[in-house]
Amino acid sequence: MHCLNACQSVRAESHNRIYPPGALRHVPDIALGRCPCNESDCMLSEVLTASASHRKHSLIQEKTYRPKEVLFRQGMPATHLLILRSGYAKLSMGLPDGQVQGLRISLPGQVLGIEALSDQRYPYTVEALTEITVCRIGYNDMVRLLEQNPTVSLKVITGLNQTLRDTWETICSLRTRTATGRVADFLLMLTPATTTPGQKLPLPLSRTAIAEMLGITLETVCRILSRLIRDKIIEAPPSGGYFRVLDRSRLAALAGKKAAASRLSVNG
Amino acid sequence: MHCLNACQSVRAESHNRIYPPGALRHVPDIALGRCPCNESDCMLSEVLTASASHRKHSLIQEKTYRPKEVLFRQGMPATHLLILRSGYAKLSMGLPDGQVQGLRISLPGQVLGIEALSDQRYPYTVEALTEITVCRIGYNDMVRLLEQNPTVSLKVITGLNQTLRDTWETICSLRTRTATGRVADFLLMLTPATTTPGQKLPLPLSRTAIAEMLGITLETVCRILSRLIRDKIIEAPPSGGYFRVLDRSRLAALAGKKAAASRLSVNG
DNA sequence: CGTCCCGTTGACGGCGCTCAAAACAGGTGG
DNA sequence: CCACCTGTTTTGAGCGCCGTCAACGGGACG
Repeated sequence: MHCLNACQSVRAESHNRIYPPGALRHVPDIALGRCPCNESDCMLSEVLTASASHRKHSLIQEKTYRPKEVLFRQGMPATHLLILRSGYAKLSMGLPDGQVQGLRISLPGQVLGIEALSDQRYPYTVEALTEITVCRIGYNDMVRLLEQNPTVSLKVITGLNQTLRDTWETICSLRTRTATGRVADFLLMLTPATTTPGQKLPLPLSRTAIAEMLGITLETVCRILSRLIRDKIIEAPPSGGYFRVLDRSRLAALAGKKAAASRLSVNG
Repeated sequence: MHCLNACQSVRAESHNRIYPPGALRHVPDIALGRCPCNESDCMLSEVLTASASHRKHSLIQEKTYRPKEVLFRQGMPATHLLILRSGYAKLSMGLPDGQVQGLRISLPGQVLGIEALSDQRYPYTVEALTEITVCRIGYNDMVRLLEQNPTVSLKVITGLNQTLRDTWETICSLRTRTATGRVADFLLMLTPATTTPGQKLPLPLSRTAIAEMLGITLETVCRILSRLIRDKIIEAPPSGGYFRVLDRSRLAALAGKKAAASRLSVNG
């Protein structure tokens, strides 16, 4: 039910430019026991290089998804662990009362589904926002690798720690930022440092989806975006699927501005 | 600067009763290569049983802290990893602008400092709320154990996953609950299921500390507690260091009541 | 052309933050 | 014992942000 009809234009445009350097050089051929992504920071690549001698065929497959496609759904038995290689994905949780809570936008290089190692069920739903490519490894294979290869475990632990830190940052953001600050911060997150002013950037989320991610209402998102546009800080046509940052410094100022000094700082 | 002078009375009272069963049977003697806690769910215990043959002396020490003592401080180089055996500890982060954000109250059985495995610095500050006992293992020893013993790695990963899930729940709570709901939920978290109505429960936090934990202001905490007391739902004298739940069902109703249906549920 | 969905804008109200003041407890020195 | 000071807690008044309700415009589609 999400409005992601903007994705065509996103793909037709230059959405590749916004990915971190290196994230997009995906190697199409799947070597024996090698992760196809061939990235130095890819933990699977490292794992399988080490244990390839035991294997006849690669444990890892590359797979692509189209926009709006669901990689896996919350509550489903965990079958695979994924690493996002290119594109955007949206992580969300459904609450018992039917509400949907966005967790975060996943960027290339991040691991999806590792949290299912504990109870063998995915704790959240992952949905493709753009066209995306992932590396996939079977859940059971991954457990075996973890048991056999402590180096991977350390990498996984490091990755989880990073996720945890990001999540704490989200919490701090929720507590200290106003709705305007959250929107500004969200737009900046989608704006890589190497962006020229006014450059067209993909925004493959509907207003409703943005609202879910930021924990505010649809109307508030609209009002804030309208004000940002009126103030010539950004440009973002409705359902255009993209946006431009016209005045990055003012946007950053809004994102940095905390809400409600909250008087807790007195005992710092 | 925290007001934790209430802790004397807490210790003098019966604060032991609120701990989960089993958490308090700490074995005072430190066997060679055994975790003194001797708990079946203690990952260190299991680790060292497995690798004890290599060791001449125990890697694990028991240590106690007094209320208000700091176990470690955010930004400090990571030297030890701790497991809380008894008592309450408060995890908090300092923000760049001087504000303090409470992360969570740590209960017995939880691991403290595992997140430092990545960048070798503690990402948060841990402060004892009550008198507490912990199991301690050196950071370098822990890394070595992780490298040698995949079973521990899996346990650590499982633990991190649990922490992550709890953190997500915190996020959902922040987005969906009103201030009253947060306070009610907080009090229920400190109320074990095996509690008789009106039983005295330790509340080793000042109003300011509660406000930090819940991301609301001191005054709001006061107003909400006053109303709960006026409505005969709880009892909580100022700086008494304890509270009583008089009407658990009404408290649970307040905690469960979500704020602002937020209209996002329409697309669930 | 009607329907549906998304996006936009306005009006209104409530929750909670801010500012302010006062009650209360604990400690210290006279 | 009392005065005094410091820090915590409580309560009140005001108001700004944001959620709610409502109406409207526009594009997609049958």
